[in-house]
Amino acid sequence: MKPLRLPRSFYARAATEVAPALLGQVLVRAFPDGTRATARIVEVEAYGPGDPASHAFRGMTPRNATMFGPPGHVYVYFTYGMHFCMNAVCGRVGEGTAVLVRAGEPLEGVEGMRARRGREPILELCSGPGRLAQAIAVDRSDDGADLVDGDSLWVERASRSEAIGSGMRVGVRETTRPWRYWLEGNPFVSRGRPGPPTPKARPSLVSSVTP
DNA sequence: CATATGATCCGCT
DNA sequence: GCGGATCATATGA
Repeated sequence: MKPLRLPRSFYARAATEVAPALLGQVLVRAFPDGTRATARIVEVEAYGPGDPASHAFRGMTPRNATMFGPPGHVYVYFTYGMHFCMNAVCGRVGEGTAVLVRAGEPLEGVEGMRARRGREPILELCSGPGRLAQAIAVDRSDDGADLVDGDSLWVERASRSEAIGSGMRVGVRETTRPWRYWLEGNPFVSRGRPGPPTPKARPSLVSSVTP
């Protein structure tokens, strides 16, 4: 395994631990021709066991089977008839817990991202789960890919200076789990949808997290 | 089979 | 800000 790459043990924890720890790390998409598209992770959401908002809540189905597999793999799902969203499987086998990668700050391969997205503004390339997936060319064929031993998708360790904010997850009505995490003040964080309980209330601050 | 339901994005106002 | 686009999946008839 490459030295910069996050190891299996990083993912083999509760999604609520993995999620904030992923902020600031670099998501790498490696293409067969040797080029790369990379983005710094700036926003994530945790989906835990016993969590009604989680795809895994009602048990395993063919669609969400990857979520119940080993940690460190990618769970990709298709939604709203047009968007793919990318998750990192966490916890232990059979647990069904993951972190949704919601937004990134484009680093390498920005022109390719623009081409795939059909949009110019760098702020609109990866600011949203569907946008991010499209920008780095993640789709159904990546479901199950191994972030630790695979050769197409992984996460590299990087330093982070910003504070971490947390609040309600986007599109989740339940208000007892503030499991959306972002880099405070980072302009690439998605606006998200103004959910019913608007996170107007001061977002809580998470003390620094290290794996 | 038929239908309800989204962890959303975009264009237009 | 609003609403349309657009379809896989799960569930119930």
